[in-house]
Order: sequence, then structure tokens, then C-alpha cells
Amino acid sequence: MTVATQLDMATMARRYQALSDPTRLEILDLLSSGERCVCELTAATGAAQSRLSFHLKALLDAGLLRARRSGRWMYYSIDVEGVAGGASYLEGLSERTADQAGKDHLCVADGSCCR
Amino acid sequence: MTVATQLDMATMARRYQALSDPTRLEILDLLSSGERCVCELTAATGAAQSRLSFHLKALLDAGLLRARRSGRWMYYSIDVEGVAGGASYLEGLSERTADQAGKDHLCVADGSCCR
DNA sequence: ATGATTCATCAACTTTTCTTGATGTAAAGG
DNA sequence: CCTTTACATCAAGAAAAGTTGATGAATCAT
Repeated sequence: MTVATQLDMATMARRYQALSDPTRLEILDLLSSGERCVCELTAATGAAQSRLSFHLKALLDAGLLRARRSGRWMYYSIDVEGVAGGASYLEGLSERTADQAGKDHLCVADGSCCR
Repeated sequence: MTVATQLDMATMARRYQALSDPTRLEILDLLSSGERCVCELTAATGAAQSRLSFHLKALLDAGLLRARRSGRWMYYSIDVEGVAGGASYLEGLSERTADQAGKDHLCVADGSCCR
């Protein structure tokens, strides 16, 4: 595996880490219909403000959200490229796997293994 | 949000949690070319055996892997449906978001907010 | 039977992540 | 100015996840 691939994996792992929480998936779901300010998200999710801020930062740092300030309000919206990137990584994995289907493997034909 | 959606989010969050580790992404990458036994994965990743077992279980429990025993060996392979499910969730999110592009939002037109 | 191989599981520990409540900060209004 | 509003950040504690080394269980060879 190349260094570039390893970097990719670290990056992608961080992206999926950001997606690994129901509250954050709920935030993304709310934002899929358009950008919202934090106070709207607070009202919609029922989460405490500092908690919401924490999760928004996690999504932002992972490249899944964009933030825009307007006066007192911060508007968050989905970074479509970030989300689509997370999708296509898994799609690629799934397709490469499907291409191998049926080609079953034996560890070593003679029964020995891994040495 | 419906109860069913909440369940989906918890399930998907667990799935992305399983994907949130570089070692596990490396395992999936190795398995994308076909099933492998644990000892092969140990050799390929350089990870300690108990550590690898831990990560394989995480992927298995999340529905991203399949396991098959043959004699002394456990063969792991990618559960294509699981991986594809993770991809399509994000794809759907990305598409719904893109459909909303350009429809910018103001918290409340008169300047008040969230009450 | 005995021993070796392959892998899972466990206990103890470390590290990371999450939550909560408090404080800080910038913008807007009076 | 002073206050309020909207949000970020911080510190402390709780919870979850990851690592390591040891032990256990199943399979196979001799």
C-alpha cells in the first residue's frame, strides 16, 4: 500500500468517524433540506447548545459541513463534495469487491498457512 | 422524524463507526480482492493477532463483513450489501442536498430568531 | 494422547470521545 | 456604554473504544 493510500485511509477514517453518531446524522438530515442556523438546529434536535456546537465542529472538521456567518448567526450547510466523497469511497470498495465475486480463495492449497 | 428513521440513524451510525479506523479500512481494502484468512491479514497488516481479531469483530458486527470457517481457518470477506448500504445512505444525503442548492435561507426574515 | 496451529476472548490499562455546566466573545440593540 | 443574543470554547467528569499480553477453545497432525 502506498503512502498516499494510507493518507487517504486516515482521512476517510476521520470522515466516517464524524458520521458515527446518531445526533450528527440527524444534523445532516436536517441540513439536507437547506442551511440552518445553530439555534434552529438546537430547537429541532433538543440538544444542548454546547453539545450541538461540539457535533457541528466535528462535522465541519471532517469536511462534511460548511459554515457561514451572517451577523449574529452561524449558518451551517452540508458540504456536498465531502458527503459524496464518503459515498464514492464505499461505492468503489463495493464495486471492486463485486468484481471478485465467485473467485473463492483457499489460504494455501496444500493446507499450510501464512509462512 | 419517525421512529424508523431514528433506528436507521442508529444503525448507520454504528456502521460508520466501524469504518472510522484506518486499520479497518485497510482490512476492507485487502478483502476487496477476495476473502482472506486471519493469518493472511495479520501478515499483510502487521497488526497483532488479538488486535486484528478485535477489528474484524467490529466490522462483522456492523454488517460489513462475512465470516466462514474452514478447518482451522476463518475466512473473512466483505459483505457487499453492507458496504453498498453505507454508500447509498450518503449518496441519498448528497443528492437531496444538491436538489436544494441555491435556495438560501435566512433564519427569520425580520431578524428575530428561534422563538 | 500429545502437541502445534489458528483464532477468539478476557482483563487491565491507555486513549479518545462525549456530555455538562460555566465562561468567553462578537454582533446588534437600546 | 450596557445589555442581550448567538455561538464558541473550556474544564472536569463519564463513557466508549482501542491496545497489549495472557489464556482458552477448536482443529489437525503425529
